[in-house]
Amino acid sequence: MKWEDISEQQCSVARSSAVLGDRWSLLLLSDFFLGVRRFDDFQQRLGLSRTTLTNRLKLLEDHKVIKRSLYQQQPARYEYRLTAKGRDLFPVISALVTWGDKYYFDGLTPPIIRTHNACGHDIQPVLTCPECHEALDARSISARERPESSRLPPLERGPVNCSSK
Amino acid sequence: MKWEDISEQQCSVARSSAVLGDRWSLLLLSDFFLGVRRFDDFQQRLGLSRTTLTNRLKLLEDHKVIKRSLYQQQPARYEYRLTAKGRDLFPVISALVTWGDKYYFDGLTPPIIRTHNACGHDIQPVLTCPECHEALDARSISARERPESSRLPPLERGPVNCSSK
DNA sequence: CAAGGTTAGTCCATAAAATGGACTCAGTCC
DNA sequence: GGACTGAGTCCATTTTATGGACTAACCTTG
Repeated sequence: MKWEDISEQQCSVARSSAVLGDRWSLLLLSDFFLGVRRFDDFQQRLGLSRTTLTNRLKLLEDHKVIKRSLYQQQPARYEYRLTAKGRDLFPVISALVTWGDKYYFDGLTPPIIRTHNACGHDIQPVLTCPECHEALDARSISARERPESSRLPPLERGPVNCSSK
Repeated sequence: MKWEDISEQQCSVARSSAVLGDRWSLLLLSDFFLGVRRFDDFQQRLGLSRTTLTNRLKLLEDHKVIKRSLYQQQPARYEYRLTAKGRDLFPVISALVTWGDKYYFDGLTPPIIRTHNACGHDIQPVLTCPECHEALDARSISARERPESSRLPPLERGPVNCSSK
């Protein structure tokens, strides 16, 4: 299966992976949430090749996660900004930061500080149940694919017949 | 910068990306949270090549996100299970599922249902502030790198001198 | 008891993607 | 006029992924 074909698949997680599932997109988004906007800043902060950065930004733009906006004319200069769809990735990146800081913080590199503007506290956001407001983890949730909404056999995602092209 | 070098970087998000930042890891983890455990099940559900699946599972195992456990002898057969570290990725995958279902649900493929065992409701977990319990989004949080914990100039992550090998 | 099935892989040649370094282009600063 | 800035492009090389065939050890069915 080719990489771009994944985005044409049915499964919404698969399609999300087409945007986020590569070496750099998660890092790029993390930088976006820290306020980075410009090509050279991304390139220097992350140390990826300019070619790859161009491709990656193009992909994120194609998926409407970010948009280019003119910040100067003559010569035309663009910076990249998150769209509403991109900002909706905040929970994903936030959860990734929390996990990374828990398991990979080396005591040297500054972890990311998140301040809740409304109450002023430095926090690590937590996942909660919108009904009963309890904090959640993997064991307090049962996840399954909704079987009645399609004719696919339960637990079948991706291509049903994987031998098809 | 070579791919595996990223995992030796300082930044914890970069190191997380070394585990999650590829075409398949997010999908694999999503399946893990749905209860998939076996090689052939992953291969058929996701449609990735057996070679890539082997490599991916090996990587996740190396990073102690999953572990192999014997479920039958003669012949020895292993299944893959999340470790505690792997289960801690639940917020990441959960947020990704929520985002994917919001932007990519096609009305056909079953989205993932998550039931909160304690209260019995089908929910989409929400990110909240542990201090004031408000729901959070990108705009209610200010994210920055903690400058005082290192000598790196602010907003420098990744390699400080990117021209180094 | 032989044929076929199951499970978890490996092997290999080909295809796709990432890399890094040099180069471009338009304009600005001194 | 020369160096610098910002946002890229170009290209040859290296790294990864792909898919199809194959293996090994058992088990099941007729």
